[in-house]
Amino acid sequence: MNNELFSAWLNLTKYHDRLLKAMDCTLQEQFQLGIKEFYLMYYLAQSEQKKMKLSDLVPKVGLSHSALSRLVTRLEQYRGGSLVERQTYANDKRSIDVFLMKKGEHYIHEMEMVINDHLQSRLSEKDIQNIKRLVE
Amino acid sequence: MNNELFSAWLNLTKYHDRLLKAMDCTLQEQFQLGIKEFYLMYYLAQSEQKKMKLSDLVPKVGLSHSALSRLVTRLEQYRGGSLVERQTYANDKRSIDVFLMKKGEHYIHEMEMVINDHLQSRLSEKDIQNIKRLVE
DNA sequence: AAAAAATGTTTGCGCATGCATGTAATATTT
DNA sequence: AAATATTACATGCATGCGCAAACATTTTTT
Repeated sequence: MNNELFSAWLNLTKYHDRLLKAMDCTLQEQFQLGIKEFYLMYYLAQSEQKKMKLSDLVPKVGLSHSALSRLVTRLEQYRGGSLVERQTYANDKRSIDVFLMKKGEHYIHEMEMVINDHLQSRLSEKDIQNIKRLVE
Repeated sequence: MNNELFSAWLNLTKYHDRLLKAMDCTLQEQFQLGIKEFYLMYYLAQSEQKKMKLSDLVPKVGLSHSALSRLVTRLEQYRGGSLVERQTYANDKRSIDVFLMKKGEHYIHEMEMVINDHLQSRLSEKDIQNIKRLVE
């Protein structure tokens, strides 16, 4: 077995997991929301009209249809008030639009700042360069 | 928000997830075992006596004590025969050693080859260099 | 126009996880 | 030596996940 290659993979996994868990923890503590919740809202915030069809979110967020459906439900029922809203999509009543509500917009901006700080403080300039190179 | 930094992070996550899911899928198909199962057995195979204390495996595999305990149970009850065995640790009867059985050793060798091929075929030389740089 | 196939979402189910707790064994204090 | 605290693992429980099936709404076929 080519141990070099496998070791490199193992290290990448550990590196990524460590960063991810720390970030998830931070978000959980400060907002009672996880990374997946963040991703969903992030893509909505990026979108033109602050809404996207559920099925378009699937490949973005990286969850199954069912998981995403329930994720939306959780965000609708967020303790402090809905962050997101289901809207029926007029052109095709099978679809739904997931709409980012005002409260959600506010949250996502705060979360972005927290995440940015989090990354800034944990990644060296060298790391950042390497990450960029890796995925370009 | 520093979008460059965040984008780099997002891409790293997607890159890693894609590789990880594909690998998990391969192992699931060929061995009806997942990545975590592989990691556990891999560390046992690396160890001097093909056994490690449960608590020493926790930081290696990256799961909680409880999850690891159940993972061992699953490997003990593997359909085709136990891959792993619980052994009481004489010096401290609270501890257990997780021991890699012959069948498990056989499996782990095959899995290593599959994973190595998997990585070889999916990572370019450039990727490999970058990964190594990232985690050194 | 009715029947069949396809599409988008939700729901039922089983599984793996982490947290909190339980239990047994060992270490420390008094 | 008895009482207390700590350690190592197992277990009950709630949660989030993916798969498969159900459901509702188009679209295509006949």
